[in-house]
Amino acid sequence: MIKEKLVELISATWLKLCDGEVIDNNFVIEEPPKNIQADFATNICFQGARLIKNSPIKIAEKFIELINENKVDMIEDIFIAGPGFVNFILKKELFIEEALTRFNSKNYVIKTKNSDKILIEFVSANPTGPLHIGHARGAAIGDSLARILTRLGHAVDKEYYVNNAGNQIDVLAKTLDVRYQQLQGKDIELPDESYRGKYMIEIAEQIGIQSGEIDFKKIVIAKILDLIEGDLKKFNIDFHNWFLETSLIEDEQFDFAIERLKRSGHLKLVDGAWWLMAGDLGDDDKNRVVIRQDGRPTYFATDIAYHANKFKRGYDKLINIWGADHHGYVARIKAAVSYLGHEQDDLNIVLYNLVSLLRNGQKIPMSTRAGEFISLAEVINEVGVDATRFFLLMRDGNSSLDFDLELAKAQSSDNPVYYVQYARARIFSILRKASEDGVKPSNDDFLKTIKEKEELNLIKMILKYSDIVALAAKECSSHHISMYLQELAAKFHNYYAKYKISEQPGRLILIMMIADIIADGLDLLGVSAPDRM
RNA sequence: GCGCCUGUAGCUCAGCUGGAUAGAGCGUCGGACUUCGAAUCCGCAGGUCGUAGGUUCGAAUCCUACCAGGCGUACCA
Repeated sequence: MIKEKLVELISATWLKLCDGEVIDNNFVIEEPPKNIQADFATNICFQGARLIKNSPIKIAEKFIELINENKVDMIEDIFIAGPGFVNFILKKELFIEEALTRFNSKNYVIKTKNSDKILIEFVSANPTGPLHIGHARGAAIGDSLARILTRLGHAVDKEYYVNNAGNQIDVLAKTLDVRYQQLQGKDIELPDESYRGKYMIEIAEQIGIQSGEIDFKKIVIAKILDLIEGDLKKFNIDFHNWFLETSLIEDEQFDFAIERLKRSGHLKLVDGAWWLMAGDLGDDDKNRVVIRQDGRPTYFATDIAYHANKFKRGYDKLINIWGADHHGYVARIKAAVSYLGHEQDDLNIVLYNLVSLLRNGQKIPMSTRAGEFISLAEVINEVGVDATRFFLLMRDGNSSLDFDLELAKAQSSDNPVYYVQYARARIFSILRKASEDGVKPSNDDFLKTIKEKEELNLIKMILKYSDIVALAAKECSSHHISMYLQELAAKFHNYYAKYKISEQPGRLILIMMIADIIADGLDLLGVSAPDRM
């Protein structure tokens, strides 16, 4: 709100200065560097120097003159610094009042204007075994993004796409078949192509003695999905919908999408197979097979149908969270979506790089097929949900991540997640103490007595939270939030060390705001916020 | 070969659509608890932002080439 007013003021002043030469909001308002004492700075005079031929400094001088003439009441001081930045110091009451408004309404995040219905699809691991740490990164990113978008006012559904058709599932069913027969005492070996993890034996044990035909495929998918769903629940994640690949065929969604593509002229029969001609149009590196010569659809074909179906269900925007090893797939699915008549930008594919699980710096080899891996459930047991989630969300998804179990455990006492949680627990402790001493929080005192530099910095930080959440949504990356929370916690700890809080009713309001925001931010990451630790 | 991602302090990483003296955490070293929780705080040290050019008032950020690592380039899923 404060920033918006400032934008208006700057735009209006610019119009006067250059006599109507529109600058088209092509300037920024930002925080000045630490050595400069000001609330905001703008680079408008640099941008303006391009339009009207004059030096930035000269323009800045005139700019300030104009503002001073009009006696704008929100401004305490205004000055030039560096090669032509205009710096603003605003009346501190503006910040204090704004913070109190948000505190009283418990609305620390300004909602976005559009309320798009969004479908976010993530994890979608093939149901061939338990989840591991790599899936967990996608899970944490997707779930957190869903929470963020919801907070901003969107209607968000979370979906898991289940690949319950295809080769892998046949191999899986065969593995279960053999394991079952082995349990019955038969002396047969697993085929080379098998899933060797011990969870397959456990599933076989659960079948028990049955007469007649056993549908191993049906059993194995159901059991493994149970396993996956259970692991995700432990990880604090649930889905609105589990979408079965096979339902596309059953519900004729598949035929619908393929027909539509054929009609669009982008699907052509060449050498007995149907190809998506995206390569010829420059939308992809090459054309891709959708229906094989033998008439069987490729994975790509069902995926096209799946995306067509998502839009058909009424979602305005689709978000997919994919491992970066699938990046080569992005162009073709986007091409397909556009040939189906949708905007490419309505499908947003967020990629995250893969996670290496380490122990004492040694890489742990992972292979679902060979049954050698540490499952997500084991990681959670060892490290804890909060630390695991925070760790996975601490950095930008673009870079690969080393997750060292020993490090995560060894660090547990000064792990960033506990640092943030502790700040909030500490606040509750102060509030308890104040309550015992009969000191009550007071809005009035907050308005009147808050004046220290550290307090004003904290208040600005509180107001900034809304921007951070919006940024995280825009860039589809929660790491901005975890970074912000660490900084907020640090500022609070520093403030605590310097000032006595519990005896001042105004300060109690300030720390309650901080506690609110820490709880809100941690919730967006899917991390708990205990009152005591 | 072509395409995508990554390269910033000893280590792990931030750095928003180009901005003013590039920042945290961990680690090293040195300080602070008879006080609202020391799971904390304060301080010192640590950098040719992979390399070389280019664009401009201004580049870690944009462009080009190169170097290094990862991933992808199936009628697999």
